[in-house]
Amino acid sequence: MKQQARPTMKDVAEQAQVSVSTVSYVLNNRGQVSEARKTRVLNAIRALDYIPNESARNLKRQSASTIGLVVPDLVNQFFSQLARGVVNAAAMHDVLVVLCSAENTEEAEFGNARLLRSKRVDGVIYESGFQESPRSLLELQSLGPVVLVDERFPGLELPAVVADGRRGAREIAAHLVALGHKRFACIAGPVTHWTSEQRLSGYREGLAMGGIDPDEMNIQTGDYQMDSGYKLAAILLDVPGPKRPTALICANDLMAIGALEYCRSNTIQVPEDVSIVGFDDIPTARLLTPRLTTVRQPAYEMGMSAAKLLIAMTQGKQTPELLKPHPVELMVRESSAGPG
Amino acid sequence: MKQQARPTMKDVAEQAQVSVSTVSYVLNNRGQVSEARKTRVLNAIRALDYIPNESARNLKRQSASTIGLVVPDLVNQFFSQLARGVVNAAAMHDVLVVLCSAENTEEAEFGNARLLRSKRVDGVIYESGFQESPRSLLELQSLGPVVLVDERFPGLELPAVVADGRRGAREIAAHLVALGHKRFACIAGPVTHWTSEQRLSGYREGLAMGGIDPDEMNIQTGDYQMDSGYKLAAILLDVPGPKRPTALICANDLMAIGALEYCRSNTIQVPEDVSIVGFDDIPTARLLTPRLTTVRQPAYEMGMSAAKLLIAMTQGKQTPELLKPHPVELMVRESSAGPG
DNA sequence: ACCCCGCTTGATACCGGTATTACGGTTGCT
DNA sequence: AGCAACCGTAATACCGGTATCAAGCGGGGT
Repeated sequence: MKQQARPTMKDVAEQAQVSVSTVSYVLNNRGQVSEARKTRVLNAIRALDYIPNESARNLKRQSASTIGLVVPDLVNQFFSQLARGVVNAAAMHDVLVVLCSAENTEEAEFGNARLLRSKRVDGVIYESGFQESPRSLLELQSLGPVVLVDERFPGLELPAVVADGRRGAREIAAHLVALGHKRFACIAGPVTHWTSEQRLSGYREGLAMGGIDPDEMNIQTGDYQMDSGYKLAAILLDVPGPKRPTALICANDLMAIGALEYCRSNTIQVPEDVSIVGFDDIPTARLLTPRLTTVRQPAYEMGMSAAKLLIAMTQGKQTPELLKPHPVELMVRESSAGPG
Repeated sequence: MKQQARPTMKDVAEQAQVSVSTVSYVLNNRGQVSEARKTRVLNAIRALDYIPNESARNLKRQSASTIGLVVPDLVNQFFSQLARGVVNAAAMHDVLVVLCSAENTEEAEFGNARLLRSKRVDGVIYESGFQESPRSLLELQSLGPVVLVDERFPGLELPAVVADGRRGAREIAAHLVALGHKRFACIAGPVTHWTSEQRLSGYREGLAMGGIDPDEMNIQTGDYQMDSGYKLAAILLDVPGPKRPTALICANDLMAIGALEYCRSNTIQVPEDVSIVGFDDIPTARLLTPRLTTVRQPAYEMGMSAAKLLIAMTQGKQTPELLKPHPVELMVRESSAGPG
């Protein structure tokens, strides 16, 4: 309970009958220390249960061995997978991760940025969600390297770890075309959001390649939450029989789940009445009934890449090869089938 | 990219033509500073875009305004909800959260403890998963206050934020009894785990109260992962018709989902052939088909409580009232119904 | 025997804050 | 008028490390 005073280097030095410098040398494996003294020091460390004070070390070193992670919403499994990747990769480098959940509001994001900033983390991994011109990003930039995930800001040349979303979108659209669908609807993400725009382009390309006029696709814009999937599905699917779309493309799994829920509560059969596809392949996707056809994004790996890249950047290294898009994979499941 | 040298208090003092002490006074709103000088200082701070260096501050103050959070597995939504609560409550106190995902291995937990320890976080919130005698806990204790979540260790008197799992378990068992079930099976958690034991006791009490001999309940022990739910369901449900249990009680939702998956791939109808219930009420639970009957634990609120309690402890305050169990709620859905 | 060199080791300035103490300059009181 | 109390401000020790630089010491070469 009480913060019992921890031993310092000075205590260790006294115990081992050497100077603090020697202790520091031993701790950092720098300089040459005779074996005899080294073991004396190590014994003293063990005896006193000494642990270096990171604050002091950081103060001197001007770095914190800590990175920040800003995600819009931890409960979306895409982000928790991502976070896992970040935390694990960071742990490999003895780097800690400070977590900020922005709760899908720019307000919170901004507050987090302030907090992170004064904390002097060495860098930040940033997944904004869908803000179009995040103030927080500018804040963040001033405190060190920033790595974006699944996101880009035109005009801002920031390193970004992304998946090949456009390709994935193309593939899933092509998949639906191949099944014979003609009338499409789409629940897209905010168009101001680079990732959303990429996916939408991909969908359109996929349709066009299959001979479908992309302009005939009925599009609604959601916010990547389940709720908007539900509500927009209601709008898109509530049209007279012959004109009703037979395939509904959703820009992420959460919205697809919302759409599935809408169908479920309105006895619309999936995939018989309408095929529904998502994007991300969160763990829940394959547990639904029908199991959701989607595009797998390697969230965990992306998190690892982002952390590795950021840590390399904080050490001044160049690692451009980490910037190529991560591959995606089409996961065909039960929620997509041929029309009627 | 490059770590441009940030201004220090000294720079601010120079710019404002005052001493560093005065700057410190202004920053901390301590002591009395004349209005004239105060504004001079504030202007200088703004002009230089000065941000205090937390490492230096922490070094002097001997605290870090940072708490650690150790969870076994971020992707289990119970834990991500919990994490959200912790992060948000901490943010209210301008406290940062360092995240450790133990990946369900004691190894990783141990490493995290070491990392956290040297980092000198002010305290730790700990959710071990199911280790029976966590070494890491002892490690952790030596660096400050520890708050357990959803967990207790007999013998270790640590403050713990828990839900009334026993009551929830009793209620869900009673619910099944009330539906008319006679033959029960259970996928429990590791018996060495306090929470698991509580739930199991609750189940047995619920059955006993309904006139069912709890000893006739067929029990298998899982590890709270989906996989074990699947495998143990196979064992428990693969018995000749008349002796097959009509109700399967799972100690958490993940294992219940595993069990549902088993039924799905073996064309066992839920709830017609067997009722299945879970525990936690993770967001996915109500999206399944059938929607899962379960006991809702307020993960988010528990996370907030834990953070509040821990922060209060680091400030030397007493807040025993936070320690009473959080209420749980029976969520009756489609996966439970009367037998045959 | 002497000197130089290199390898260890120790002393110390410094990182950037905080907090205690010290110090002029008023003001208030007798 | 003389002294205390007080207020605003400055000076400075300190937190616990790191890193530089000086000093000590032993060995080899001449």
